Amino acid sequence: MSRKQTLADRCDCEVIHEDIVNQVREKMPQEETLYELADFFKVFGDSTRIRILWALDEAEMCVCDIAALLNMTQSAISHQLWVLKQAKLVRNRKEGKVVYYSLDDEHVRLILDQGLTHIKEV
Amino acid sequence: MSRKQTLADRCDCEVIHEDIVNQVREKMPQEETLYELADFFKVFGDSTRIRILWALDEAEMCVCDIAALLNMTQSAISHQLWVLKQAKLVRNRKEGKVVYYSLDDEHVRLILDQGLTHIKEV
DNA sequence: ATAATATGTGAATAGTTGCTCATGTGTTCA
DNA sequence: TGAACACATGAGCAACTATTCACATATTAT
Repeated sequence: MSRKQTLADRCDCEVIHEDIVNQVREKMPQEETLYELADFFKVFGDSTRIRILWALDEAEMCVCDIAALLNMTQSAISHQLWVLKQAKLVRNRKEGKVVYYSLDDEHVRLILDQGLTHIKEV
Repeated sequence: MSRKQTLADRCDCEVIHEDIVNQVREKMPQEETLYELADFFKVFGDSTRIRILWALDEAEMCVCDIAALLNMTQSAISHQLWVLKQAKLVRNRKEGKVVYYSLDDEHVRLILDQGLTHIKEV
């Protein structure tokens, strides 16, 4: 019975550095925040959405244009634009039948660039 | 027959701004790069991995400690650490039976912080 | 050598997700 | 009014993924 009872029973090995674990636990952001953070990055974790973001960083475009540019169906693009809008990464304006999308966040480019920096270094 | 033949046939609507589409297409990075970028961000798109990265930013830790900290099995953590290592985000060193993990990239914190900035603004 | 411990790993599974297909909504134009 | 067009959206499916489970490997201690 050497198991530390203060820690959950789901780990099947001992806690080696309890002091460090407790110290780090105090500094961790709250669970909710970390989940939101993961959800935010999940949006960048798809090549279609990455391409859309990259394209919109170059110019405002309508759904048809994006579909043609990326060689995909309008429906697929529309679904992804919905995801991007939920994440507050793009905004849209309607002009007659046509809906124009553009970036809605100034650090989208910064985030993409930092990702690029990483994969280029490796 | 007004459809532009220069563009793929998978889009079920017309191209409205052909000049802009062509212009943006020229500026887009190559496909390969965009896929790598998506794969890179995919790693951040999971709350377990986000929590591991956050923890390792505070202190170097062994697998057991991380499992205890996050209240998960050692096996689950080990699998995720493998993913993080593939992405060159963590490195490890062995000391006897114990394997210590730490961050292997100085912009991990930057990327996390920018994600945080975004979700806080919204 | 044997037991105990820390970690790695393959297979299986449950949950998630991106796309397609069909259809609906809203707008323009004849 | 109705046809044509741009876009949105729900259901369904195939592909992917995170976790669990069982077990393998490696190191230490007795």
